[in-house]
Amino acid sequence: MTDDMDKMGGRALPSTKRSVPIALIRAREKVMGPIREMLSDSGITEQQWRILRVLEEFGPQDASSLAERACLLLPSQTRIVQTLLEKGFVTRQADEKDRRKQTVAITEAGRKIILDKLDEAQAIAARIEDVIGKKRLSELLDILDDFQKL
Amino acid sequence: MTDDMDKMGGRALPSTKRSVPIALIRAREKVMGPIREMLSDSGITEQQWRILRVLEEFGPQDASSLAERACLLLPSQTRIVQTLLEKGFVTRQADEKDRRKQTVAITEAGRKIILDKLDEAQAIAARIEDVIGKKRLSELLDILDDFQKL
DNA sequence: TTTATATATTTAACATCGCAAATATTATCT
DNA sequence: AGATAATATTTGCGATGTTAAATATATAAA
Repeated sequence: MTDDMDKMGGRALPSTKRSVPIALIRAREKVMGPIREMLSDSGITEQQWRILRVLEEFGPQDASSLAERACLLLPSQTRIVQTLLEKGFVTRQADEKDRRKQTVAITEAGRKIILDKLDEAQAIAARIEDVIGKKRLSELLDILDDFQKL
Repeated sequence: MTDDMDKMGGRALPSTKRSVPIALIRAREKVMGPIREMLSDSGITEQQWRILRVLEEFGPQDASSLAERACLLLPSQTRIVQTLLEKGFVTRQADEKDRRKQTVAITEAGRKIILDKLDEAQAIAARIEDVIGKKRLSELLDILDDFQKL
């Protein structure tokens, strides 16, 4: 019996070395390193990049859909979209039918950012696939999806 | 060929639906929900909880070791330790041999926080294991570890 | 020993996170 | 129609993330 178990009366939490939240953060930190490096000379942040990617992939959409797809909280996204507006990479306008909704769209300048980084981004994705393995990477994404059931 | 491939000249990034960084964030968000809920009545944040857990598990240690284990950047940790000091949950003192180093330790009050939440924290961990499955959870942690090779 | 270099931590500045409250608009009920 | 509830987004605030610069101490070189 370890000292920890004594202190905890025979019960103990999983070691922080096998903690799911910490493992997720640590992995993300490693994945984001090269991506941040890629973006550093564009003056674009990781979150701004995600918004541009989602807008390019799914087209113009309201703020809630965008936040869900880019995995951002609405308050954060509001501010990020504001800076993207100032940079001229997106547009924003009220929906005609429901004026509560704001439709966000990518601009040509925004598309250019993605195009400029396309090769580099693909190289990063390829490297991840090399290191982790195609099959294991697919397993990983499947398991991570299951967390939505929580 | 999709529209995206046309725009990108036949090359395309992986869909954001299968993006590793986004999948990691999304999973983490789900995992942290119950943990934040657990901590909300203690006035303790997720990061403060991680620091207390690491100090309890590995004992007193210098700031760099603590940051590595709790998966925090040093500037963030400095501030978090300061608030934990004010709350009386940790102590901090310069190392005798190398006065550049700061040794951080958990206090009895800090241990009490962990003890108070122990049952609840174990229940959350158990629920994750139930939903994901013991074997798959172990696989997940193994794959996530591999990201350190990046 | 003095200077230069390396290491450990903190501070500063700005962006984002996460929660709660405020605002604006639409839908529903009476 | 008018009041009420529901929905979509924004704002405010305190805490954290991220990078660069500053500070303090230790080590190495001249």
